[in-house]
Amino acid sequence: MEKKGISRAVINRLPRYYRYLGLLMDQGIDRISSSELSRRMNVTASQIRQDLNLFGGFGQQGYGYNVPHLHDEIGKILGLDKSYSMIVIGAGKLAQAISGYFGFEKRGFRIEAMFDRDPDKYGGVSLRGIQIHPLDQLEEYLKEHTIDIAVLAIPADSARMITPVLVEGGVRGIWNFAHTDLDVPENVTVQSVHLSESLMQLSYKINH
Amino acid sequence: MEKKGISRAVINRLPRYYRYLGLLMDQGIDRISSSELSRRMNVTASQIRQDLNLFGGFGQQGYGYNVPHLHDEIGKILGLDKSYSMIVIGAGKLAQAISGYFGFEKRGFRIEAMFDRDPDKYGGVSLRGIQIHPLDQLEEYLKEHTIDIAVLAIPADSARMITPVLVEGGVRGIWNFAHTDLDVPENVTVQSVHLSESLMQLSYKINH
DNA sequence: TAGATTGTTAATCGATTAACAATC
DNA sequence: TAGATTGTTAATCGATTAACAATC
Repeated sequence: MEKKGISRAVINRLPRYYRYLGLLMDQGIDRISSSELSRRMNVTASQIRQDLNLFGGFGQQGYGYNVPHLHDEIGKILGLDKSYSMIVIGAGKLAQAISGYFGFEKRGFRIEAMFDRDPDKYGGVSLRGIQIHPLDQLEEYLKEHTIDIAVLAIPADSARMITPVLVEGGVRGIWNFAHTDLDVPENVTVQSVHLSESLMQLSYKINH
Repeated sequence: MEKKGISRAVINRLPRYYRYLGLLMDQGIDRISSSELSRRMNVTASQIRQDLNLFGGFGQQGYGYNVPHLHDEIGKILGLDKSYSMIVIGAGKLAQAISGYFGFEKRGFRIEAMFDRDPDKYGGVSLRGIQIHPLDQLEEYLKEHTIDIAVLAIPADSARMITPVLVEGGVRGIWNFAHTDLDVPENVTVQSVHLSESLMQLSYKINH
């Protein structure tokens, strides 16, 4: 795909560029210079040009960047032109919040099933009509379905236990909401959202 | 409080140190060297010593660090020795997931009220017995209560609209789950959790 | 005391910003 | 063409790692 060796910092900024370009499109703006964008996003124009150039020249001297085109290109870089099959492990409030969020679906992130250990939950159907399966059928399920992304919305212990099953089952990425690090082989990607760490960072900043 | 000028990168690592030290305590380990901790956490021992020393010498030459003491000190640095009053704006699934999570309560983050625009929701009581108020009573509420942290679990537009009310109402920190940046004066801290950006980062990494 | 390990300074590495020539 | 703005190289800044003297 695109060039290797893109730094973590740049990757983390791409979705924000994508979001701002989407907003510009909504406003009907279809041309922008790095300096104007830098003003809006509160970053340096230099950084914007530097970042975008890692992926090739999307701009045009004397003109700037074409908004829809750049939006589209960044979308492709992020892999948003593709579709992803997902499962959610856990059927609690957080799991439901994630699977109920329509924005992901719109972008091609399709949740195909949920799993829970609790018999009160499985058998049932969550709000978007997604079936909830018993957790012990996960291994079986992964033999019959190709799943790109698994969302972990379960406690830390369970998350560590389930991870090898996911890896073995051919999952390519794990979106981890459990408060733990996970060990995976390098062909599998873990993206963690540690809510409690985020809250602690807020608490730190409030006090300093 | 502690020294100023601690870099963002260090602050972001503190909660992870805190978590690992907690795990060590659970295992009954009460002494650890930077090199042993570095092995477990997958960071360099040098970085650990460098980081910890920004806040003062918590270790002892030839011995290492006392686990419960270090855990406690990092807790204090993060402000976890204090208690925080919180409100949650929004009463949807995500808002409920956050307010229903017991771990925060345990650490002194007390949710005192929730607010929602939807008449079907307010008046009611969410799962932990937290009252849901009409959103238009927020301003009034903030005159009568001192709130440290507001959680924004509402759409981006609403989040931008509500922010000045929170700022005016004396909130010190905003934990923002809306997909937008927020403008606040510098005495107010915003900590954002952009779930869709996190998912895009995962999607990028899966493809490269 | 000898061994271990921190605290801290110095060296390296990487990321951000500045500057400007290329070019639309 | 003249003006604007990118693409890209060079300079700066900051963060990480290495090294080692201090000291428990």
